[in-house]
Amino acid sequence: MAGALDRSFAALSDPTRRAIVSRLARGPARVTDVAARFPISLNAVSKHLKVLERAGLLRRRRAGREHHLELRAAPLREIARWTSRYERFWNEKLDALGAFLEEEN
Amino acid sequence: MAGALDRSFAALSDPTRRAIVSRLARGPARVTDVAARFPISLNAVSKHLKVLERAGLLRRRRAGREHHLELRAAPLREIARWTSRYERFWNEKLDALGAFLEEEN
DNA sequence: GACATATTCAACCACGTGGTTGAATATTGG
DNA sequence: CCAATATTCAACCACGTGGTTGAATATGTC
Repeated sequence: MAGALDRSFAALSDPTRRAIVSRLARGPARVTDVAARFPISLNAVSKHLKVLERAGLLRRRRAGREHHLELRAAPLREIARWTSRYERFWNEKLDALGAFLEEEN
Repeated sequence: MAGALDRSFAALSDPTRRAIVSRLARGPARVTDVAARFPISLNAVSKHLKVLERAGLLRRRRAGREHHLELRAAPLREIARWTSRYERFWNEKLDALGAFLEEEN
C-alpha cells in the first residue's frame, strides 16, 4: 500500500511526466504523438512513459505497431486523498502555535 | 514554478518522509524525537528532513542545540490543486470496465 | 522480399538518493 | 574545563533516473 503511493509521487515529480499526464488528459495518443511535444529524444519519452505506466498513471493498448496511451487517474485520486489529510494545515490559520493547539489526530 | 512542485512530489515519494509529515502534523518536534520512530540512523533522518525542508514542507527553528521542526503545508495545497485538475478523470471519464476493476484495490 | 515506421532494448554517463559509519561542531550542565 | 547531548558534515556504496546514441524488433506498405 505504500509502494503505490511511492511510485505515483515519484512519477509526478518530473515536469516532463506531468506534462505527459496533461497531454493525455486531452485524449489518447501514441508514443510518437506525445514525444512530438518535447525537445528530448523519443527514447527519453519512452522511458518516461514506462515510469508513468509502472505507477499506474497510464494504460497502454498495442494496436499493431502503435501503442495507444490513455490516462488512468486512479493514482491521482489516492494522492489527493493522502494530501487532503493535511488540508486543515494549509488554511493559513496555523503557524506553529495554532497547529499545536488544534491538533487532535 | 515547476521546480517547487518537482521538489514537493519528490519529497513525498518516500514513505519515511510521508511518515515524518504525518508525525509533524501532530505538533512540532526535534530531530531526535522524529528519529526515534524509525529504525534507521539519526543521520538518515537528518537527510530526510533536509529534503523536506528544501521542498518547503517543514520549517526549522534553531533553539540552542535543538532544532524545532514544524510542518508547513503550503506545498501540499499546491499538490492538491494540481491533482484536482484531473478529478473528472477519476469520477466519470474512465472507461467502464477498467475503471470498475481498478476501483477497489 | 525490401523498405519505412513505431517502439523498445542495451549500454553508457552524470547525478541525486537512501542508507551506512565516523568525525566535527554547538550547546548545555556539572 | 570537561563530559554529555543534539545535530550536521564527509565519505562511501548501491541503485534508480534522465538523458544520450546505436541497434534490435514488429508491423505496415510497396
